[in-house]
Amino acid sequence: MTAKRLTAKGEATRRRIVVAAAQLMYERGVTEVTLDDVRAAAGVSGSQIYHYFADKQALLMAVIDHQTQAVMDLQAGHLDRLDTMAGLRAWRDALVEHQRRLQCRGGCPIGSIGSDVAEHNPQARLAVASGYLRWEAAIRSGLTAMHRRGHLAGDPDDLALALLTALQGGLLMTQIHRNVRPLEVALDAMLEHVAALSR
Amino acid sequence: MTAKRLTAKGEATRRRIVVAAAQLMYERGVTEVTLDDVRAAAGVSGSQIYHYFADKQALLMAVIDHQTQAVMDLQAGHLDRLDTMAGLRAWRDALVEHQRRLQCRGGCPIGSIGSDVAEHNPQARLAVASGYLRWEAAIRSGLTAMHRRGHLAGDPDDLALALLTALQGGLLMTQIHRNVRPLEVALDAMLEHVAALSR
DNA sequence: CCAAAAATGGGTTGTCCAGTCCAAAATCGG
DNA sequence: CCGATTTTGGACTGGACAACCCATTTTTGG
Repeated sequence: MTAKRLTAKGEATRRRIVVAAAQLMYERGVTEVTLDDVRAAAGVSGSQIYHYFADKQALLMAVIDHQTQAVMDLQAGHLDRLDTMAGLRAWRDALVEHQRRLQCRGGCPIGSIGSDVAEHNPQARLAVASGYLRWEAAIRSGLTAMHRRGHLAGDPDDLALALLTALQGGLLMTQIHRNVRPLEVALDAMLEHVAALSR
Repeated sequence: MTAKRLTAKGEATRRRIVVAAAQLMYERGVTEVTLDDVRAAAGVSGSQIYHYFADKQALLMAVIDHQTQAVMDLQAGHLDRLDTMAGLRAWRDALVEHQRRLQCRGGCPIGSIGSDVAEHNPQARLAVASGYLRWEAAIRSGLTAMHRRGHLAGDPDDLALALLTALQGGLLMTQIHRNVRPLEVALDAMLEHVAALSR
């Protein structure tokens, strides 16, 4: 993929481009960002982007990877504690609080890209799907532990997917309505469902 | 809004343009559709679109209205029967079956537009939000009836929003993964939650 | 210290597309 | 049936943007 050898400086420049592109695409949506916007925001000049990326598609793929990692990093402290109701509720609170801080703008960094590209960019769609699978696996890991311990009836695989799905819906509705209530209500309903299955 | 007087023929042409635009935007995403694509698909020529719409934004607003109505029409048979668990389950089955028929393409006609425009088109975002409110009201109406009858504990307003939100997440995840399982699992979890609160 | 490789700057190009214009044809209202 | 209004056709424009190119500077490795 990256046949080119990169020096430390080159690596840093490449990274600045990806971070700037990710931020802009998150704020404005993939299609509303031009390579010139990215160029300006990253503080690089002219041909720099094409020196590090074959085309806009290659940059987009790097952005998806970067956002997936960013999402995992942001929740790292919570994702490995999803094996108790208390841990699940703390995660829920953190997600809601985060959206509140962002004034309900942007939605999910992965999902908003996914929705933008789903119907005309199969490669990007698959990258987004794979990002979701990582996220889902992290949630499943907590619920599976709960289940093994005998603290959870019901299929932890289904519950993990249902939780992530409700979260995605909550982020979308919250973004559209500019109000955290859909996210709160959807997560609370799903957590009550989990609680009803736990002992 | 539409100050212009339209003859029957003009009305028909206007409608062909909106329908064609809605279909294309659903298949490819709002930003991937050019006015020339719409022109060709609607079988109209040159200045026609600008004769009936001030600009692309005005056409988009008409498309959002049209899609909201189409979503409501498509579910009309189910939405007024959401006052029993059987009715809710029939609705769930119809939604899943519909996605299966579409091979999980396109997602939600309203939500996919919403996600595309949320961060850079406040007017369109508000129109989408208002479409969601209509949809939510229809669901709420069923659950409220159930509640009044004493067949449902828990807040019907919250449950309606949670259901619609889970549905939106399910449609998004199903679109990205090209698989109906997320939609099934999310709706089933939410319906089990409702069932647990009903008697 | 020196060649080779990598990084940078900025100009250029070809295409696509939203929006405009004007004139011709069809339709309507009286 | 006739003047007014609406509908249609198609050409044109101006700007934006992805992608390309080449010359210059900086960095690397031996």
